[in-house]
Amino acid sequence: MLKNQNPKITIYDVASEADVSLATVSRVLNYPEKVKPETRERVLDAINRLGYRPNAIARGLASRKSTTVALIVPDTSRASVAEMINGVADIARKYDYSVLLKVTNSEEDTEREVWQEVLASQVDGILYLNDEITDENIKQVESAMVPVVLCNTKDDLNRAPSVSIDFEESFYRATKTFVEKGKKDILLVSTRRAYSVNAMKERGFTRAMDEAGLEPKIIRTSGRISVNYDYFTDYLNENKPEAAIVVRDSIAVSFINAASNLGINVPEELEVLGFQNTKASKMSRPTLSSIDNPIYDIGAVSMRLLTKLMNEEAIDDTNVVLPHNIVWRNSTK
Amino acid sequence: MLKNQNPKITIYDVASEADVSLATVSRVLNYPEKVKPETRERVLDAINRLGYRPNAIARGLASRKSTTVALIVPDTSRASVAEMINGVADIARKYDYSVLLKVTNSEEDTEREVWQEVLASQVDGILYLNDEITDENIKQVESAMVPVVLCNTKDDLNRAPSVSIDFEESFYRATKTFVEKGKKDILLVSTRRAYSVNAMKERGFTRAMDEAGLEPKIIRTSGRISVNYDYFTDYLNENKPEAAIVVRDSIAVSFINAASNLGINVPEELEVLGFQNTKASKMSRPTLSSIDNPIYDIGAVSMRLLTKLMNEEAIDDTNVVLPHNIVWRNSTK
DNA sequence: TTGTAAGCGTTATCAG
DNA sequence: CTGATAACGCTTACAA
Repeated sequence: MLKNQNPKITIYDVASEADVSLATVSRVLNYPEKVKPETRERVLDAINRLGYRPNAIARGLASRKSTTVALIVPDTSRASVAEMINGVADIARKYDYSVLLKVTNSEEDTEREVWQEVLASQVDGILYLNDEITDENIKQVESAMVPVVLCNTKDDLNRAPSVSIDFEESFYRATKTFVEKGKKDILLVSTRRAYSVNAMKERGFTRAMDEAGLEPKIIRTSGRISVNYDYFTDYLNENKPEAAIVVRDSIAVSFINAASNLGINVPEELEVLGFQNTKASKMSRPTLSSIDNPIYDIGAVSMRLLTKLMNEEAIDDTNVVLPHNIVWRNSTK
Repeated sequence: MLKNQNPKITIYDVASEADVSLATVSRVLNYPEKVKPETRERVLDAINRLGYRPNAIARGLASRKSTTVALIVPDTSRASVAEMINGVADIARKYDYSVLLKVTNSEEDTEREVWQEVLASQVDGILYLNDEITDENIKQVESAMVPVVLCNTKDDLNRAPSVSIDFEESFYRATKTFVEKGKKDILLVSTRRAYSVNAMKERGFTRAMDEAGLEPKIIRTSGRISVNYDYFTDYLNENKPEAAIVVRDSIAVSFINAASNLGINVPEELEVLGFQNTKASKMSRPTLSSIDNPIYDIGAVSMRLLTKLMNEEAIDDTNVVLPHNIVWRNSTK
C-alpha cells in the first residue's frame, strides 16, 4: 500500500494538463457529444496520461445521485440468497451501479437500523431480499424516497414492485402431479416460522389437495438439520406418506436421509420433491427432484427492474413473475 | 416510495432549529465532548425532532473518508465465501463501516476493472477474498492507496496482510492421522486449476507422506459435480485407495457417492476426509468428516484487522493464522 | 463549443 | 465553547 504517494489527481489537474476548463473535462466525461472532437481527444489524452479517475463521492454530492444501490439480505449463507447476489452483482456492473451490501441476520432490530442507514447513505435504489414480508416492511418501502424492489418474495397485495416465481402455482402444480399419479397420502413439509412465501406454498398445496378431495397434511419443522432429522425419524415411524413435497431442498435431503435410515425406499415407497434446486439436490442420494427456482435470474431481473425504476422509465408491470419448472431426479418415479 | 416529499433536511435545518451554527451541530455529531452539555442536548433534541441523518456522501467528501470498505469476491455462491461475507458484514456493522460488494466472477478482465473501480470509489480499505493469489494481485495490493487484507488466502511471501488457517499444516496433520492409523495407500483429491491454496494443501500432504516413506498420490479434477462423479467412478474402478483427503467438501461428497455406488464401503474400506466443514458434510451419507475451516471467523477477523490498518493502530503481526480442527463424522473410522 | 461560478452537505481551521 | 468561513471534487446552469 502506497500512502501519501500518488497524490490524488483531480479534475483540475486534467483541466490544466489539457489546457481547458474543468467544466469541459466534466463534459467529456458525462456528455462527450457536447464537446468538439478535437478537444475531447485532448482531454481524453490528458486523462489517460494522468490516470485520472473521477472521485465517485464528489460526483455523488454534486449530482445528488450515488449510482449505488443497497442490497438488503437476511443472511448470505443460504444457498438461495448467495446465488441471487451473483445475479444482482452482474447486472449492477452492467449498468454501472455499485452495490452496498447490508446483512440483517434476520433480526428485527438490525433490520430497522439497516433501513435507517440505507436511507442516510443516499443510495439511488434498494433491493430487498427476504422470505418474509411484514407490514412494517411495506411501510418502510412506501416511506423510502427511492425505489425499492422485493426479490424472491412478493407482497400479496402487490403494494411494492417485486420479482419472483408464482410460489402458490408452483406448489399447486407439483401437488397435482402427484395426485395425477394416483398418490393419496401426500405430505407437505413446511417450516414452523411463518414465512409469507411458505404460506403461499401451503396455499397452493392445499388448493390442489382440496380439489382432489384429499386431506392436505402439513407438518412444520425448524430449520436446523440435526433437529429436523430426529423429528422426521419420529414422524416416519408413525406415518407412511406416499409422497412428500418440501419447502426447501436442505430440509428435503434430511427427510430423505431419515426415510432411508428407516429402510423406507425412496422413491419406491416414498417420493420426495424439494424446492429451489440447489447444489444439494445433486449431492444427495438418491438425487433430489426439485422445483427449480431461477434464483440467479431473479437477482438479475430485480436489479434490471430497479434500474428502470430509478431512471423513471415506463414499466408495464412492476410485479414480475418468472416462469419455473420442475427438475425430476431420482427421489421421484 | 415518496418522491419529492420529505424534503431532505440538512445540517442547516438542525442548526437553525437548535439556534446554533452548523459547526456546532457538526461537533455534537463528531466530537460531542467538545460541546457544552446544554447546547448538546438542544442540538440532539432538534436532530430527533427533525429526524435528521447526516448525508454520508457530503461527509465523505469533506472528511476524505468514506467509512466504506470494498469486499472483492470471486463468486458469492460458493459456500465458503457466502459464510465469510456474514463475518465481514457483522464486524463492519459493529465498527460502522459500510460494505461495497464487488463480484469478479473469477474473470481476470472483470477483476482488473473491479480494482480500478474500487480505487476510484474512495473506499477506506479493501478485503480481497480469493482462492488464488497471483503476482498481479500482489502488485494491485501494493499499489493501492488504502490497506488491503487477503481473506482465506495467504501470499507465500507474506507481502500482504492476510487472515487464514495454515493450509499446509492442516493437510499435513490430517495426512499424518491416516498414516498413524496404518493406512499406506492414501490419496489426495485436488483440483485441476492450480489454486495457490490447493498448492499449499498438496505440500502438506506430500510432506507427511514423504516423512512416512509413502508414495503421495494426487489426482486432480475439475470442479463440476457431474463430471467429477464419472471421473471418480473410473478412477475407483482401477484403484483401491484406503483413504482419501479431498480439498473441498462438495468434491468429497461426489467421491463418496461414486464409491458407494461401486459397492465400496465408506468408511470400512475407504475413509474420506473433506475440507471446509460446510453444510454439505452433514447432509451427505455417510456424513462427511472434514477439516473445519472457521470461515465466519476468517471474515470477521479480516474485517477487524482491516479496521486496525485503516486507523493506523499498532499491529504485531499482519499475517493472522487462525487455529483449525478436524470434525470427525461417519466417513472415517 | 467552452468558460465562469454557484452550489451539493459536510468537516475542519481559525478566531473570538 | 462557539461561530465564520474555507475547503472537499465534482455537476450544472448561465454567460460568453
